[in-house]
Amino acid sequence: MKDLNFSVIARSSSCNARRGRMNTVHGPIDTPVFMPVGTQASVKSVSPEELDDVGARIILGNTYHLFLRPGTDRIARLGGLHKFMHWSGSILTDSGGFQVFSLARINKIEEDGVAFQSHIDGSRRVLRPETAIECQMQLGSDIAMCFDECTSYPVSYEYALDSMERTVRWAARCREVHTREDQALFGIVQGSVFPDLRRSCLDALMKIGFDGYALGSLSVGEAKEEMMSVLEALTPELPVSKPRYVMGVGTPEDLVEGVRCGVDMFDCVMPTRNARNGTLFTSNGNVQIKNNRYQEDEGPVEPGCTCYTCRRFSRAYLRHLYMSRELLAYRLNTIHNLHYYVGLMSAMREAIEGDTFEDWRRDFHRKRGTGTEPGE
RNA sequence: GGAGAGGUUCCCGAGUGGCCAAAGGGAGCAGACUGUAAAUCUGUUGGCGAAGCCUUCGGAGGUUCGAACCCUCCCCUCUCCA
Repeated sequence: MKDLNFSVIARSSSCNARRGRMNTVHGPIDTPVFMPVGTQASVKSVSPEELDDVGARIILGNTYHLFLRPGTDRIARLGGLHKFMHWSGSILTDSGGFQVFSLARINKIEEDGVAFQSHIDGSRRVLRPETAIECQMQLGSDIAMCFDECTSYPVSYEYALDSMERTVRWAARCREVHTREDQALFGIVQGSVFPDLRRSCLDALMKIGFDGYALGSLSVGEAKEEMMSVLEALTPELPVSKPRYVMGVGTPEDLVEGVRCGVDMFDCVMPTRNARNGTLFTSNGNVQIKNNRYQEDEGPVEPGCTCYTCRRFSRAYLRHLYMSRELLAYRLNTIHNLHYYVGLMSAMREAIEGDTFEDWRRDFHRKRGTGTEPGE
């Protein structure tokens, strides 16, 4: 395992927000950080250069998807994931645990591992904790994740307990077989919305010892308040000296509240998927670019935004591209959304450093708040 | 001029006596999307506040308890033959 030498550079005096830095083989990462999702060795619709331009320094890859196609062994023979996709920044790979949740209809969970039916060709595949780690070592990501079960919501206490304990046993097996010295390994805290389960899971994972700790199974259908209460209850318990990662979260508001609780890392498909589905994020609220009110709107998506898209194109043009299903729409929208997300994190880092986070946060919510016309 | 086919709700197009405010598709309008089986999915698209009522299937008459659907005349489009 690789120690990321995570250090906290600054803290907010009024909340748990913290600004830190870690060192991966592919460069330093300033936290809090947002990691765009690049499931199949690609952040959908944008090039590595464009990713770099929007300021992304670390992205996600997915073990399950790359295991099925083109095969992690093949990627290893081709020089690893970074070289394969021509991305020189850092990569965190998810273990496939999320697919246990998202492809639940075609898999079967057992103690040894999860039997999947490939969503591509229906063939039967097994992902065991050992397999997931082996695959991630083949991919050569900077940060690997333990193989876990992302539980659905709602879930009974009994099932959550059972699943959480299995996830802990899997984590120990992952830790056992993980041998890459240049790759960090994170544990994943499960336990659904039950505070005692979350806590005992975290305790067990800390006994095993990881380079960072993630919170899983959030934003899977539970109420916002439930997610926040898990965050608020658990973040103070997480080791201060290790990165804290909330998996799969979230909306801009979620990121800000997560940072307030002391979370360092986030990933989410929202900026990329929603871009392709016509929702653009701005500090003044979301813009549904397909709405007919933008038909002849010559302004940029977000006034003052410095992204490639906003510097060049009008809402009217972007609406036209989207309505016409032109491929450029997906790319330009994704560039803007990623620029917004990455910029949001950068603004938060700055606010924490200047110890103005609480004021900044109030301002953020006021501007994003419903009732305000986007961009006006 | 002759023969034939046809005119349906924004568009295409089904429907040929009651279960039709009218299938399906397109286009439009709106919404959803949180470790990506997603360039996807959902809702909606005559009027009125609901049960229900009103207007609507080229136009005008007619038959019938009842017509988008049957009959008559008219208008228009397309194809073929002169």
